[in-house]
Amino acid sequence: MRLTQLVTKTLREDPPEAETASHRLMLRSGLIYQVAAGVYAYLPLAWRSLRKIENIIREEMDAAGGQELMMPALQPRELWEQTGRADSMGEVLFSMEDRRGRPMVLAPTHEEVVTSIVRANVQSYRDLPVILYQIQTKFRDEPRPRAGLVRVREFDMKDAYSFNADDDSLDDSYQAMAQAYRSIYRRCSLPVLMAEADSGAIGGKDSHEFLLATPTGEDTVITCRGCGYTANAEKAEGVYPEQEAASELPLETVDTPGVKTIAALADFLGVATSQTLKAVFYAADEEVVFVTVRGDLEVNEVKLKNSLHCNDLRLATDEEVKEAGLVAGSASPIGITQVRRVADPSITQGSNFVVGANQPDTHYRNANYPRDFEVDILTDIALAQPGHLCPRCGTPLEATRGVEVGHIFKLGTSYSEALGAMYLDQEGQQHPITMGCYGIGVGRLLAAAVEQNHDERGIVFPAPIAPYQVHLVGLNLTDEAVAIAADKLYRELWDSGIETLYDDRPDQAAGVKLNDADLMGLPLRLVVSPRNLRNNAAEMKGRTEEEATMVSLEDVAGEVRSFLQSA
RNA sequence: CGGGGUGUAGCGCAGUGGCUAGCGCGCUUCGUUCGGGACGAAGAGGUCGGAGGUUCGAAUCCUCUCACCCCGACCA
Repeated sequence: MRLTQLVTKTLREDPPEAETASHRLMLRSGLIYQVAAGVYAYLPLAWRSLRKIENIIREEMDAAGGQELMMPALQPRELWEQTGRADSMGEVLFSMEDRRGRPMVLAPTHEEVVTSIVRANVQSYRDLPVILYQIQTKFRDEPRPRAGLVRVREFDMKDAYSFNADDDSLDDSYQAMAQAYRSIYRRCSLPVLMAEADSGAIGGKDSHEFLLATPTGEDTVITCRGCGYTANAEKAEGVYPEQEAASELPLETVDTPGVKTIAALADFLGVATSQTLKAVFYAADEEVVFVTVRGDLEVNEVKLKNSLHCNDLRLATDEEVKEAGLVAGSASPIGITQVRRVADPSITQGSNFVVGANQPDTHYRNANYPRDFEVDILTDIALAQPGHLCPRCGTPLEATRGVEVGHIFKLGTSYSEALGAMYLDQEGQQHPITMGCYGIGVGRLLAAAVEQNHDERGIVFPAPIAPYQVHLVGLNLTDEAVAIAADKLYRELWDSGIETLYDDRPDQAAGVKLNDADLMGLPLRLVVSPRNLRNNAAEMKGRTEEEATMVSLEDVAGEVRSFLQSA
């Protein structure tokens, strides 16, 4: 490709709206163009890179036994009503009517359709297992798109679905997919973490996310250096420091004028925060719920949501709290019966806690569970935090931010039951097919690769996903001899099967060209110039190398090939 | 949805009631340059996001509205 013919231009300045490296660099290097919030065009360079990523994914999916197919993005809303997701997905689901007034959706994912396909084509255990996948555009009307291709409303996703007779078979498919994912990330130079993840309201038992650690990530990952335990903070368990149990003292009232927060309370009374209990009020599907954790811990809202089996969970408003007869700032479960109470087992780790007295400016000392109060649900709802101990090996946990670049789920039979996808076993008994699903955001994978592989000068493309392998720079192309030599080299490289981007702009200064080459980040740079030509040579430099080496013009193709093979 | 911002040339920005709306980059033409973002000269390029209003006069003031960005909420 000749740069003079490439439509897209690089930007001299950083786009001010781009906060993350991948967003900034993808805009600056002319990879993407924004059309609307969370809607991007992939420009020619990005599209070449994305096609390479897709092909890597295809090779690994096929090797793991997947069959590629293509399902429609446009689907009847009725199908989504059968699984209940027309409601549960809410406004994320792009909805419209066709010309006859039939409700339609743009699919955010494809469980419904793929299950319908399998229902029509699989009747016997002999037909199982199968893994189907596609690479296709998804539509999700996200509340807040952000960070370039990291969170968008239209994106290409590889989604795979496994259909198995039983859980053992599902385990096999799940492991095969997990292994394929690891290979995909390795080939894209992405050192990912595989983390235990929450499977969501409809999910089955197991779920793992693949995350790239980066400070700009949207997720928090809890990791253990000791045993390798890795989990999304939404899911992670931690062992918090135990409080010594003491003999229970009598409950007594203490005046705490103006004290509203745990920190202020602990400070005011001169006790550790872990010696207090924290009250938090939520609205679970509009029902006010009283939540209690030990004062030094935070509520994990995902765990709480799962324990309540609700669709919607948010903090209760001040009005709702007041209406429920609760005293914000001085609340405790003692004497509370009008709302459901949920507590974390941490309230049993210790004794003689300071808690609210359910009257303004007043607390109790020496509250003990269950002597002084009961709860309706006692279950793990604490957020694991760095410093807590690993539940497996006891090593202090660490936290890191990450971008999710893949997610795999064991779905179980919820979709096959909702849509009637059944098979007959050897005894002629009918069973719902057990399912798993496996997703990779292709564009997000590219963004993650850029996020992971860049320096202060620009992108450092991993060779397997670089749009071109070689960036050929011609300096002083108004010098006819140089232009002839550079053009000749360009043709030779392509004739040797080496994908080459040729900066053939005749009127640009050397600095502009070299900076653009660094910004675009192709693995290998070749420079043809009057100076080099006097030695009948070109200059060769890897993107990450400091010094260039001189290569005789006759040897360039061979040298390039050996460089790329070792890259 | 809550909070904070921004919309003026392809890009980045200045311009708080008064002449023909500017600056830098980029773009076109000519010339000089030529190894890390050159120089000179001459040019092209604008319904100032949109609608309504106030005014002799609006990019500028008012009302409404749309879009986009950032933080949060949300988020298979």
